[in-house]
Amino acid sequence: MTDYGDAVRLQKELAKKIVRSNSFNKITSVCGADVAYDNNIACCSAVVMDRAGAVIETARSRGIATHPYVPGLLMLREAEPVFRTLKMLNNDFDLLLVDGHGLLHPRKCGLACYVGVTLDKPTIGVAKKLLCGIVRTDNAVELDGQILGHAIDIAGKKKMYVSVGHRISLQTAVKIVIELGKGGMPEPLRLADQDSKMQKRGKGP
DNA sequence: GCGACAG
DNA sequence: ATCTTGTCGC
Repeated sequence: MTDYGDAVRLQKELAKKIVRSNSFNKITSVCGADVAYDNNIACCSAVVMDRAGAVIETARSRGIATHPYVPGLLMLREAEPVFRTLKMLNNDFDLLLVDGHGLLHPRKCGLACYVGVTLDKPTIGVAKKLLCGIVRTDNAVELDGQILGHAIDIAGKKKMYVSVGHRISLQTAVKIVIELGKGGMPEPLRLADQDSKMQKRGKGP
């Protein structure tokens, strides 16, 4: 799975395996993962929190970025750093939040789907920008005749886009993201984003 | 052909 | 994502 064609083929196959309905018992802990870059060194952080908003654990890892960023193939660049970091956690989690799209993707297989189906964990994709699809007046995001995402207004004139990664319904995903983000990005992701950028700087003056 | 394009 | 200071506004 090294070239563009193979990756695109893999995405089309994985798209068929994505479970778009709730497939879990309880969600007690939520993990957010994000990656920052120090030139071509991927600095990833994962933060596990409980439903009350307390941080349970934070894990970090660094590694050379193996793939460049190509629209539609973010999974090739960020999935490995995320897997590597999640393995370092001592605590398990019930839901994973990923910085990037899930089903709201040209081939219905964004980073959140790839990570979610690979780990077989309930996963939600949360992106800050739209990659594809049209935002309707009711904030539902339509793509190829289906509602595959939902826009949520956040501080300022900005929005965040939620879509299914795996084993959760779009409706539930939206509800949880709003619940976890006090008016902005959900806390686990906000902290993971902050921490990843922190470990990137932790090597300068 | 032209423009758009998660992080 | 990342490069980057001051500045306008609540």
